[in-house]
Amino acid sequence: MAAEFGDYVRKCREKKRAQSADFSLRKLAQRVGIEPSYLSKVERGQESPPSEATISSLAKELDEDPDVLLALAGKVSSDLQKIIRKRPKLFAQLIREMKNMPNHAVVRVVREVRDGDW
Amino acid sequence: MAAEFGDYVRKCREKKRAQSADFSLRKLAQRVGIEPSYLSKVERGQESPPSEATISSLAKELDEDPDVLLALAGKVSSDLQKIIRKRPKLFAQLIREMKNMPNHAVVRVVREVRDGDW
DNA sequence: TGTAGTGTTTAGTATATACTACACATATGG
DNA sequence: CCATATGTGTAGTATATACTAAACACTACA
Repeated sequence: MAAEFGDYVRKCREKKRAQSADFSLRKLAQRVGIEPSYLSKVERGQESPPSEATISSLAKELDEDPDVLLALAGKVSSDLQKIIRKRPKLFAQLIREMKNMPNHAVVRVVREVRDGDW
Repeated sequence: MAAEFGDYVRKCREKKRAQSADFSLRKLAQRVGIEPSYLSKVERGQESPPSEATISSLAKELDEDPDVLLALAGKVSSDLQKIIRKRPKLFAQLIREMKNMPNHAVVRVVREVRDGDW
């Protein structure tokens, strides 16, 4: 249980809380649709991260990138998985080949894909 | 339970079996490390697909692409997930942008990534 | 005719996932 | 002082995952 997810969520929440009282553990939990005790344990890494749906809801409330939160939770968004599963060979090859590429190179590929007339 | 996974595995096994008697359900199950009854049910789609480890072992024995088998099982290889999770924003963007690209375009990107001097 | 091998049926299990429900302790403001 | 809100501790739950174990029925062949 890396607890990294919990730490991050707690930090985000406390940042939000500095500006709005709507971000107490209890209130956030309610909006997300889980019990406060559960959120408490999750934030302290005492429980493993919640489901994808709950993480997405959490991300939305906290104005965070769902993919990042999911990553911290050791997951990959199911919609991405679905895309990959439609062309497993191609995507597997592509992703594995990009594994060790430096960040700026990946950015360049992303841009090319976005702008190119594929 | 799409059963597509099971159907495919059974076909692969029967193809192999036409050439070698080592591909009876029982023998394959033994090499893979599961009970024959379980493999039987999986092949007929009566049970949901097995774990990633078991699928990989199955793929190896059947000379099939693990990524393809995993895809049929509704999964994405954990090593790919790990790569994505290291740079969730970049990969998420890239994959989503490639979602609707025609096959040949994806192939081209893969080639460029492989050959380019990124 | 029996025994070896085939796939299948039925019943059950251990572990993980994703939580809930309720009670408790502390602090804070009116 | 007490009502309210805060976070936390303890115990328990439903469902899914990933299987095992043992027995059954059929076929082949020696």
